[in-house]
Amino acid sequence: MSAPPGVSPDRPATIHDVAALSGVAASTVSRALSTPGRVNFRTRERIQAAAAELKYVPNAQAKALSSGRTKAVAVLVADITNPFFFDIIRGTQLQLKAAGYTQLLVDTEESDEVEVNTVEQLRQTADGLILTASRLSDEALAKVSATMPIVTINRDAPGVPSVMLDTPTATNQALDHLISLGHTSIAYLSGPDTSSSSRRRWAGLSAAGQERGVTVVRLGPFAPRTYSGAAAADALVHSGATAGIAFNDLIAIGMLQRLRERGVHVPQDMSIVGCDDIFGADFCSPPLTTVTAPVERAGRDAVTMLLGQLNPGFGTAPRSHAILPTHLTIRGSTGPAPLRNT
Amino acid sequence: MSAPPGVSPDRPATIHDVAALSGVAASTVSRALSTPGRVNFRTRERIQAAAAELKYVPNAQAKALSSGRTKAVAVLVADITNPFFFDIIRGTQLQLKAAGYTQLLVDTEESDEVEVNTVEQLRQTADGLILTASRLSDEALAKVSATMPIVTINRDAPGVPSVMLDTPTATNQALDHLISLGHTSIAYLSGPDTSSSSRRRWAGLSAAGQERGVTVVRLGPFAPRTYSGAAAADALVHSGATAGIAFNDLIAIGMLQRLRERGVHVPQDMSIVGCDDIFGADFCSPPLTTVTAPVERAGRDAVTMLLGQLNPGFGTAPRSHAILPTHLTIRGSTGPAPLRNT
DNA sequence: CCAGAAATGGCAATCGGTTGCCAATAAGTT
DNA sequence: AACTTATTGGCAACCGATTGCCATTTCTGG
Repeated sequence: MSAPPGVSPDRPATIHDVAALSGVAASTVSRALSTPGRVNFRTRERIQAAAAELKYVPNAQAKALSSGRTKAVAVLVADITNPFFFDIIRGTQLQLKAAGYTQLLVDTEESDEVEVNTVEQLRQTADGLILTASRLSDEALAKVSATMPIVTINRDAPGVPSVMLDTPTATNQALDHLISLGHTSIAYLSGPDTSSSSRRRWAGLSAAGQERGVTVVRLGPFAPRTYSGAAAADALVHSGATAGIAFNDLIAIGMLQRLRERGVHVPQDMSIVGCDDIFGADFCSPPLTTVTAPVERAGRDAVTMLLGQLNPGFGTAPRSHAILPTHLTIRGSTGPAPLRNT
Repeated sequence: MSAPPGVSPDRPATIHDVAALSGVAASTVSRALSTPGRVNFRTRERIQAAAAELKYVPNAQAKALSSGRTKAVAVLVADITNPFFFDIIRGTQLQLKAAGYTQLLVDTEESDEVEVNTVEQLRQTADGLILTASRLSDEALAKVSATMPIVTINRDAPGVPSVMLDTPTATNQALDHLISLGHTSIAYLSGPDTSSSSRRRWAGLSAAGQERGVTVVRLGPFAPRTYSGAAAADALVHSGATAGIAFNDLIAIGMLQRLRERGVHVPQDMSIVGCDDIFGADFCSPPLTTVTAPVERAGRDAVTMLLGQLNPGFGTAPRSHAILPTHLTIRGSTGPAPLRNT
């Protein structure tokens, strides 16, 4: 071979350029590249050589337009500020990339309106959607699910494939842990009322508390941010409880800071349990006892399920529901209940 | 069992449906929606009503194909695992969404090969690129920049628009801070050799150290992860230095953990300075003295600059370089140099 | 009242692929 | 050698918009 004569001009090469260079029709090039069995071996080789020489890269838009599949998946997160979602995004990104899909990242700002608009927009831009902690109603979700393939994470709606982190079970373990440390008055620092996982968790705790004969009160709601921790900590102290289970680690970490400011020692005076085991939970002070959830895994599994919907019969039979186990990780923020005089 | 996915009674409305319903040609609908001045007021109203009734959403792919603009910007990060990049992503997401752009998130896995491939792929999929901490050579970057609009963050190459976080200045402040605390033997725990910001920082520290007559040694390189902190801490102790400036907060936090394990007290026995002021730097133990950089702002500014390139004459004159100031935030991980006997 | 400019809307080509359908060629049968 | 059956490759019709160019219609001024 000599120096390539058909070096790339300033315009990216199209399928027609490749066709011209290899002396076949555009349709043949298309088939050679996407349905290899359909084209003669030698022809295909020639085409591939031509494509390589021209540095041909198929135009994703054109492909999407004619095939109806965009090879893109949108991931909607409620709040990109929240480290919890980082882990999910990490998981989805990994798995999507491995499958050759593009990830569209969207922050819905915890607003169901933004969420619904975005879904509308994305209907034709993405092949599927992953909704994390969706604020949508069951009906709205079902409707979306009928329109296009979706998988939810931490949001269970009838008829909608979902990946759930089984935090209630571990939260109840946390309750038992606290009880075994002698606590009898425990508070749940709840998340937003719109959060279904917060509701589920409270339902579990409340029932378990009654069963075990300890007082469990619900405080809040608190925004799932570090800064809410101050209010949460104050409410907790005021409630008279000796231990608090927070909706998530952000609140818990915020509480830790506030309690220290107020001179309340953790865990001597007060025990704190978080949830999610986010980045930082292990090196805050004291290290946080928390519910460890396989968050990244949830992202990966959601992608796998979605891809299963998208390419039926590809791999294993597509599961439509997954419940990922969680466990309690005991660190330094929980300890024996303080002795009460009186 | 569930119904087969993707089966919806009515397909999304196209521009032709709207045209038919409002009794005009498709081209008129297109104009009414994107070039309002071009169409008569009454006609336009009729069209808009029809579009609303049919819930018409323009197909982004088709739009991209014919107009050549995708309204999407890709953000390449070296490692989605790193909290530093989350702040950038947050910034870009915010700003892109405000401008009606879609964000494509891509993890290049710290590999220049993946980076270059991705860029190739994205050339037609995105209108522009934001490269964070690119591993590419100056030439490669320049070539990419000639092909399509890009903005780099923390990577300065001739002829390529960039947003720089001015960490060297603050790192030198950190050095002064340590010197004023009595430290005379200081180490820089360097990041990957391929990181230009690590190189720049070391150049600055090394020069400043000489100028001020203190010993500054370079240790490493260390991977920019928490787990590298152990090796970094050990190296630091072994070096005999009494203070370390780490390439980033992840390493610094990892060092804090390791030093505690080894019974080295921070800041009594050893002072540690981080860089970036990521999530967690304020609540680790002890809280980390670090270089605070407006990372999210960098993401926003990069988008603004990119958008300026994309839509010339839209807003202000497009700057092509920005240097964002940083400052030293002193917390608990730095203190007076330990007294040396002999 | 009419020429000429401005406003308005439609036709059709185009973007870069995919795919159903058909023709031509190659291979296999009897 | 004639006939059937695979293979293989091309034609052309989409996919859903945008946009240059042209034909009307409406408005304006002389």
